[in-house]
Amino acid sequence: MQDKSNNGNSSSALKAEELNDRTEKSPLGGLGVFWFRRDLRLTDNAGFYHALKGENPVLPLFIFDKNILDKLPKDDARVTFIYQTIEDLKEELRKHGSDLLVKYGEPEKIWPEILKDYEVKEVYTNHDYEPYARERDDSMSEFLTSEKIAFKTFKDQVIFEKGEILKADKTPYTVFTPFYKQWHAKLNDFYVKPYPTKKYFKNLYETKHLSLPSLKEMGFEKSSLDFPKISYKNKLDSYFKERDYPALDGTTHIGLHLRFGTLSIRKAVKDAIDAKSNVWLSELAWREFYMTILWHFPYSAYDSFKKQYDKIKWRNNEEEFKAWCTGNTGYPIVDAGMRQLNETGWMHNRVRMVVGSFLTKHLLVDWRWGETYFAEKLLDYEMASNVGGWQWAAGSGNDAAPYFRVFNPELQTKKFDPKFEYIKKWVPEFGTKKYAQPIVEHTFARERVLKAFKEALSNS
DNA sequence: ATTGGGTTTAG
DNA sequence: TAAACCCAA
Repeated sequence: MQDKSNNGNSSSALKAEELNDRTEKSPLGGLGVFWFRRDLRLTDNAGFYHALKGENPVLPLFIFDKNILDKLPKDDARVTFIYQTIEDLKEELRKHGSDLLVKYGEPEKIWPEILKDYEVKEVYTNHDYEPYARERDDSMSEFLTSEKIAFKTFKDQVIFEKGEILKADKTPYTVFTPFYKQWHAKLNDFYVKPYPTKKYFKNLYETKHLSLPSLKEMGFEKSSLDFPKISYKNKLDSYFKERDYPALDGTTHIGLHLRFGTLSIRKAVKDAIDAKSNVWLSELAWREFYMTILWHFPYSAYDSFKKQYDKIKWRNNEEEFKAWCTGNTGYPIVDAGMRQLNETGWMHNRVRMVVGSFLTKHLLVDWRWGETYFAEKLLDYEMASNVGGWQWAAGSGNDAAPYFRVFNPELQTKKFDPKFEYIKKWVPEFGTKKYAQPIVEHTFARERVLKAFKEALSNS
């Protein structure tokens, strides 16, 4: 993967590069490595800050993880986003006489290689709460410890994590409101203060021009989707009154940046406080609530949080599911949402709830199918929030919508898109003869789902 | 030697 | 925010 493109023309060039790597390694006393994962920024980064303050010069590292990438479609836009961000990081680090070491492969195979090439004394990284990441980091910790290398990890992507917000009996909250009450009470300036990394950039490991595998070499093509910019400041004042109307651009679009760490959560929360944007602040807390839930109940990524809900006899009709995916259900608000998702990699949150309710309740399709589809399509896909949102819609989650609450797409439209502006934008044939007939009649579907849920949940 | 302030740290 | 630290008068 090291510049295989050089292969034909000169083996000596390759050797020179290898040699160069060798001579660069083992400076006095070894290195600290900071491993970037979903925290792709140099400023206000907890683990990076601690690495820079450590005893050893710091070599920054990113691994394009084959365990993850191999499951993604070749045109996955998020890979392009990550790639571009990595290029930016490299450029910035090079300005400071350092560089980003970029590897492609399975971390469990890459790490032994790194230890051969560099004299690594300690490894720093930030916590990651998803099941795969936990497994990866547990075995990494074991491996590094056996190599006598310290593995130091830090909270970075949330204000409060794991066991920091607990009920009096030390068990985690499963209901948002009391969770938020404590989360908010505990919040102060200290917790949103940025980690001042810049002061310590002089402790970066001096190196130059480490290679970067191309997107193509990793089997991906560059996506042409637009990525949202970080520009939410002007939204905060009106967020509370505009955020529910999908025709307006009233939301902040920072999900992608929080997902990959191109925006620090401390910065976002600080801005929410300063702008007195309480509704937005509580949305940011929802993110942490779901991350905490996923940490304490990792099974909920795959099974219903309330286990009885896995007894539901889903219809799981493939054709209907396909109609939902492509935005051809004949329910305009649903179709508009799905088409927005398919075309842009983003869907307004109000509409996410509507399409989620429609799939699980009107069509009686397993929430996991919807969750998987969102996981594939959403640029801002975040496992904790996505699973949380889907289980909320299905009624199977902690603190979920009661199962007998079935969103009425027509009423949702009346309330949130009364002039059909959003619908017309994404479903141009709306109101013409060309538009699909409803895939199922609302009242019929409602009674059908109530019956199915009741059956599954009564005898438990 | 003690005090007061400004700065850095913690996470 | 609260405590530790550092320096100057």
